[in-house]
Amino acid sequence: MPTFGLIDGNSFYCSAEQAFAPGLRSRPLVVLSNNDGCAIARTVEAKALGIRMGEPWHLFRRRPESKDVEWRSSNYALYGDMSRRVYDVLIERVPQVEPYSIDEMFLDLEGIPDLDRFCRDLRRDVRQIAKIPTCVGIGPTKTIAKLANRIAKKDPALGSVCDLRDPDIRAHHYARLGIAEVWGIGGQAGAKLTAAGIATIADFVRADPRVVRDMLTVTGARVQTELRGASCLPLSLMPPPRKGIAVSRSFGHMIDDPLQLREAICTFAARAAEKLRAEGLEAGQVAVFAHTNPHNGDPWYSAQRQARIEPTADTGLLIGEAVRLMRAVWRPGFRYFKAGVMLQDLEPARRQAVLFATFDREKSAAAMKAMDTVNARFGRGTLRIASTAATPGWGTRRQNLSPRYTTQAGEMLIAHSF
DNA sequence: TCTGGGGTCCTAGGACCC
DNA sequence: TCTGGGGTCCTAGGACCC
Repeated sequence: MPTFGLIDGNSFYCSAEQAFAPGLRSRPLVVLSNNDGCAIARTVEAKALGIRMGEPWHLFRRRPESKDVEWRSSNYALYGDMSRRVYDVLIERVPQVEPYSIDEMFLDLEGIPDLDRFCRDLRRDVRQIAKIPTCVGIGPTKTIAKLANRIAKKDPALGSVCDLRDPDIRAHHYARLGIAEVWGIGGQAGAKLTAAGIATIADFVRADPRVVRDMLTVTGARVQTELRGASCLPLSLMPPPRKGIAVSRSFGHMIDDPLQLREAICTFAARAAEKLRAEGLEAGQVAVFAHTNPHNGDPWYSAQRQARIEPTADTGLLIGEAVRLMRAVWRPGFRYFKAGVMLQDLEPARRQAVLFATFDREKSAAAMKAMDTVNARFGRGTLRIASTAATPGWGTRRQNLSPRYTTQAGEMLIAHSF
């Protein structure tokens, strides 16, 4: 019988910050989203102060208890590197590991004797070597392992490991847990099920599969099958090929000047092109969108335009197309709040010349390689296209950014703490 | 003053084509 | 009198996930 594990970092972004800053340990600490907008990770101490996930930080800061709370701007370079360290520890000890998100990895635990002991040792090693505290859930399907992980996190008596392989233990938890606890059942599906009298996981598992399919389509039906103990989501060791690359931002202030929007779009397109080349891909479609602020009472306007192009990873060509699309998106008289560039129809970059190519592929590839090499060596933005912004006026706020401890030599201050 | 970003999958209507 | 149906593309939006 297949046996899955799900290991995830506790308050992962916070733990990553704490790994290098002992002064932050055992403190209420939050990590904020881009633009220092809202809380996206909280330590248990911060949760105890009532800080919710997604809490708008500008509101919480006005409250007196905020004085005791430490906060950091998000530092994705650091978190990505910490994630890799966790993976390195796991892959040495577990036959197969599937990174699911930056802080979660599914494990193939089939056939391992004394699984409880094994998982506790695994946690200890990840903690010691990668400096990240974790919880582990175990089950015969991914969905059950995910649920077990959630139980492990909530019940301190379990010591951070929860095993739901035993059907009787499962039934006990299914009867007491609400349907909203399940991976894949969100707010809408949860409300629909509750309205139909399906409140607990036990109710859901008992329900007629045809009724579930009608209510929640195939995705909901799959969740039910998995909760019944039949695995239909295999471990995938190769990440599926990417469908798209998106770069978008909300602006530090509203934009009503087409030249500013143009500069933002150019900057997004350039960054998307960098990501594209870093993965050895070319894009056959470009899309641009912009919209007004849904929060401030401004009139709502949102538009997206897309176009096919001859597949390329050339920054200049992608910027050119993005600007053309931006002109179609732009309507005067609105104050734009957020915009973005998306690259789609991705395919592996081709080496050889293309018949009827509309641009010199070799020349383009050489120029891009030169630009990427310089930027890798001297920092992003050292070489850039003139239409992009070096320090944009519309830029993101990151007022409390930790040093890039692990990835930037000049900022590697306390590597000895490892 | 101030509310993230990056993904996947699904649905649906209209335009257009044969 | 009876007035198709299947396909793709585009655009928009919903739902869910981390």
